[in-house]
Amino acid sequence: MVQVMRDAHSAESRPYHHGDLRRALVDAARRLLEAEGPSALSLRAVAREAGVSPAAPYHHFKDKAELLDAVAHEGWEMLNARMAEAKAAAEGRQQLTALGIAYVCFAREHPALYRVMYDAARDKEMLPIEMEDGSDDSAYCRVRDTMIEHGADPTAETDLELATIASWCAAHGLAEMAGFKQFEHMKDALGGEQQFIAAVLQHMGLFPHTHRD
Amino acid sequence: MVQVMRDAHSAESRPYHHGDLRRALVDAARRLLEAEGPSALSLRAVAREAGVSPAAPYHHFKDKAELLDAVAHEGWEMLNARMAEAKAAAEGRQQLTALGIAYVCFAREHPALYRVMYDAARDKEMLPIEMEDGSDDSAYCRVRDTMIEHGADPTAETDLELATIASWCAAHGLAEMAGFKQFEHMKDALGGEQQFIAAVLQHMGLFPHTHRD
DNA sequence: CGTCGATCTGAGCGGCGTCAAGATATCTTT
DNA sequence: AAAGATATCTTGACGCCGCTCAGATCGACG
Repeated sequence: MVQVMRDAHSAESRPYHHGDLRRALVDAARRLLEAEGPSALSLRAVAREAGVSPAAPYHHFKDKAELLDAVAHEGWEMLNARMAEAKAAAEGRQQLTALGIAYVCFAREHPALYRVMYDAARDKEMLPIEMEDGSDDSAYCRVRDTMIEHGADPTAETDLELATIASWCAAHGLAEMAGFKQFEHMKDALGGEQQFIAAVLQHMGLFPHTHRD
Repeated sequence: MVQVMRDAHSAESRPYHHGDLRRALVDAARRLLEAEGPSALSLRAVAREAGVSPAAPYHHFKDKAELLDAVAHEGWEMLNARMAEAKAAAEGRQQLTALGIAYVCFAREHPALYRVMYDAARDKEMLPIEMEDGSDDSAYCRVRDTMIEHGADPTAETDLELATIASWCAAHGLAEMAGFKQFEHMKDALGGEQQFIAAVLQHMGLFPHTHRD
C-alpha cells in the first residue's frame, strides 16, 4: 500500500520486481476464494492470479498456511469493523442482538472467507489475537463490555466470561449451520434468512444477563 | 458386505480379491483419521493402509468424497448411539442437558471424525439424513421429543423447531470451539473440560421451553 | 562502478486424485 | 466341467499440488 508501482519500468512492462507482491497475493487469494470457493485456493493458482511464478510467494510467506493466515487476518478485521458498525447503529439492549446478527450475517455473506478464518484457528487450536480479550477493539471485548453496559455484573468475572463464550459459540454454530438446506422451509416461513437468524438467536437465550433489564 | 473371505486361497496368501474391501477401506480411513489427523487422510494412504493399489477404491466409491461420506455416516451413527445412551442414563429435565453434553463430548473425543462429518455436510450444504427430522432415532427428533416430554408445547411447531435448531447450533458451536487454547484457564478454574462444557451449555439458556418445569 | 541482499524464475521432487487398459478371480450358464 | 460374462484389482499414466534450490535479475548502497 505504501509503495506504488515503481516507474523505473513502465507499468506495462511487468517489472521484474513486483511493487508489493505480498499485498497482491493476499488480494488475489481473497478474490479467488470468494469467486471459486476454498477448493480452488491453491498457492499456484494464487501466484497465477497475481502473475508471478509458483515459487515467488515463498519469499513473502513461509508456506501456504501463512498466506491463509494473512487472508484470515483480514477477515477478522472486516468482522470486527462490521460488529462495531452494528453496535453503533443500535440502541439499548438491542445492541447485543445487533452484535449477534452482525456476526452471523457476516459469516453468511462471506462463507468461504469465514471458513478459512476458522480453519486457520482450528489448526492452531486458538483464536487469532484480534478476537482475544487482550486485544483492544476485539469482538470479545465488545460483546463483554456491551453486556456490562446493559446490566451484567462486572464483578462476577467467571459468569461474565462464560456468558460471553456462550454467546460466541452459539453465534458461531448458527453461522456454520444457517446455510443448510434443511432450514430452507423455516427461512421461507419467517420471510428470509435474516429473520431466521434473528429468530434462532432469540431462542438461544443469548446474553442471559440482559434478561433482567 | 455379504461376502466373507473366500477360502479358495488361504487367509495368509493375500487373495487377489479382497473379502470386503469397502468395509476395509472405511475402517482404514477411520484408523488413519484418528491416528494421524485429517491432513493425512489421502485416498492413496487409505489404499496403502488397506494393502491395495491406489486405484482399487474406485470400484467401491465414486471418488474420495464418497469414501469420506461413508466415514461420516458411521460417525453420525456413533453420535446417535451416544446420545441415546445419554438420554437413557439421565432423568427428568436433566435429560436435555445430558443430550447437550453428550453431543459436545463426542465431538471433543473424536475431533477429526467430527470435522469430517461436518465438512461433508457443509460441502453438500445439508445435514446427513441420519440427523434429519424424518429419520427415526435421529438426534434432531430425540432433542425435540425430549423437549416435549419436559413441558414444551407440541402444538407451537415453529417455536419448537426454532428451539431445537437453536440448541443444535449452540452445541455445534461449542463443540468446535471448546478445544481452543484461550479457554484453558477457564477449564482449569472449573475443574476440567467436561465441567467447562456443562457450564457454557448452562449459560446458553439451552432448551428454553423447559425453564417453566 | 561494483558489490550485496532482496526478489523472482525455472526446473524438479514426491505426493495427490483420477482414469484407462489389462490382468485375474468369481459367478453364471450350459 | 468348460466357457463366457462380470466383478474386482493392478499397472501406468496424466495433470495439479506444495515445496525446494540453483541461478537470473533488480534496487540500494558503498
